[in-house]
Amino acid sequence: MDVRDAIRNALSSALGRVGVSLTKEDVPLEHTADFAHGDYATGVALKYAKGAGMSPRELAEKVVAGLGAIDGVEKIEVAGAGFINFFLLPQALADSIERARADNAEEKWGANKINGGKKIMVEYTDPNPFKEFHIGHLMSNAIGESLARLLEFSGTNVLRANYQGDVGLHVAKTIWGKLQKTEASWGEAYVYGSEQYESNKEAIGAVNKLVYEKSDEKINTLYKDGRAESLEHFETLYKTLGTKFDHYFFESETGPLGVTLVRAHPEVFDDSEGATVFRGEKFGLHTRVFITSQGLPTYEAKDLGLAEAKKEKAPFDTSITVTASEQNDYFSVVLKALELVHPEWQGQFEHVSHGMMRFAEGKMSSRKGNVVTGESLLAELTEVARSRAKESRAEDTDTLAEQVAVAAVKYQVLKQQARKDIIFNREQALSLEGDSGPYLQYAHARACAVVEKAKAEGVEAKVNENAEPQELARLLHRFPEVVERAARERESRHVTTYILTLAGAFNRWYANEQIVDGSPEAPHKVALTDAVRATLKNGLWLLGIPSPDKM
RNA sequence: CCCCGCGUAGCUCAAAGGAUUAGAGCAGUCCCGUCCUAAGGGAAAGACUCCAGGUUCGAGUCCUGGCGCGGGGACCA
Repeated sequence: MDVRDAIRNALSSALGRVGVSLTKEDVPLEHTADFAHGDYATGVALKYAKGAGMSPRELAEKVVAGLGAIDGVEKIEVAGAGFINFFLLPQALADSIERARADNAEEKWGANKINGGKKIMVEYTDPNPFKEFHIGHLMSNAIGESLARLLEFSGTNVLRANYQGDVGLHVAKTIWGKLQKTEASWGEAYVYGSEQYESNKEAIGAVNKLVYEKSDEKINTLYKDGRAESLEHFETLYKTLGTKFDHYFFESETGPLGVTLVRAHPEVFDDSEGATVFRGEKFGLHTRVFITSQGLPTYEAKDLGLAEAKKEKAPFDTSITVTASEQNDYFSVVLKALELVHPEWQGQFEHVSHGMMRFAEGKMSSRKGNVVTGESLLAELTEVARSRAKESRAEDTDTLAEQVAVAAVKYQVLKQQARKDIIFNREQALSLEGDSGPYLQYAHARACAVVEKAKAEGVEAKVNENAEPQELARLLHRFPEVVERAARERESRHVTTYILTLAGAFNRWYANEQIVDGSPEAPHKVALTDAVRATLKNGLWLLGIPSPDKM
């Protein structure tokens, strides 16, 4: 049992003895904001003082008196208005340092078992062939990949899935555009087709139908080429971003499945003006079209088909779809319809949404052509990073520049609450300093360098069990708990915020302290540095950010 | 008109209902020219946490009502 559980246990029983009944899980115990207040603190005494008929401090004293000795805890004090603070023993902190340093593939430092043994499919990124991979997809990828890793760190078998819209109106617009302007790139063809859509609805609608029916040779060829080119291109981006998908799904396959499914459930769907719709109002939602009056599946029907395709391809306990929040209401409707046609899968499909990438001036839209594409941003960042990388110790400066660029982008996305929109700020996106991904990478590389130097000078890392508790060690101890919380809440930012704090503490310490200094404390300091290195490494991994050893 | 989300330094974000000073970074001012990596460290400055009520021992955080911004609301995704 770890220290935190031991404290919770002790508190629960001590509280019981003074008439406050709280289960171990319900005992509020938090990390202190200030180490002067110890490592853990609880405000239970303040909360239950009134009911217990005594002052908060009085109750706190009574609780403390009933706590007895707790494994790993050195000191317990009542402070302030009635807070109970817990200070960890140097040995408990030393233990965390050892565990961090012992990090290995079987026993990852910071991992937990809260989702032990589950199989979860995570669907994210979802770019559309024929359209640009824009920064919204970059955002979805960063969030989805990190979620996948967080789940893996909590004992889950994760299946990464990517669902791509290779049929639909956007494809028709692009192909129509390409037919008009053969010289245009696919992106340009899409913009042109979109611009001209209002005045050429019928012609583009006809192309749409032809794409679905695969009956026109010329369109088929164009379609095949454009699709293949897009997909191939996306793969290079996934590689750069550090994502490897296990399963790919396409709307061209889910469409027919969806149509069949909708047609098979007339009790769920209604006919309306020639289209097949789902009356969401019955469930406090809104009506949506599943099959158009032309007989084509909309995204709604395709998503039902996708559920079946997923089930078909790989059994799982839960399937999570990651998208931007603009699809929230849409998903409520689709998931309700899915529940009605496949009641046996109830609760197995979840929608996790994140905010949208926005410009200060407003929404970006590929239809308007004012998108920042994922690759142009990455390319721009890589350029900025390249000049710096040239002065670095890295052998391969091109790779380093790319790794730094990925870190910069992902960090910006993952440092904030997922549900909030991101205001895209070019200057900040291109910044490699301060509160940024490269800052974390740099701290990691620095720690690696120190450990290397110690090795070269024959200084062996050794934890001093009795070392005075210091900020770094106390922070390290929190890592597994932070990861657990992040996994539980599905919020990567907890990890981001934490490793930023850790990196900051390390950099400050580094600036003021010669680590490999030949003193008797050197072995302990090297061990501490090595533990920081391992923690930053795993923390960055959880964010999907590469952690080069040299910069 | 209805539904959902968000309003915290000039800007981008933190803050588990908790502890005199609501934390970072960027931008602007100033200091440290390297000793294990300066993509670093430090100093000063910058906030009636959108407004008005309420709940609570305690509210940036919860509730109610406004205001502002974003998203969604039948054949786009």
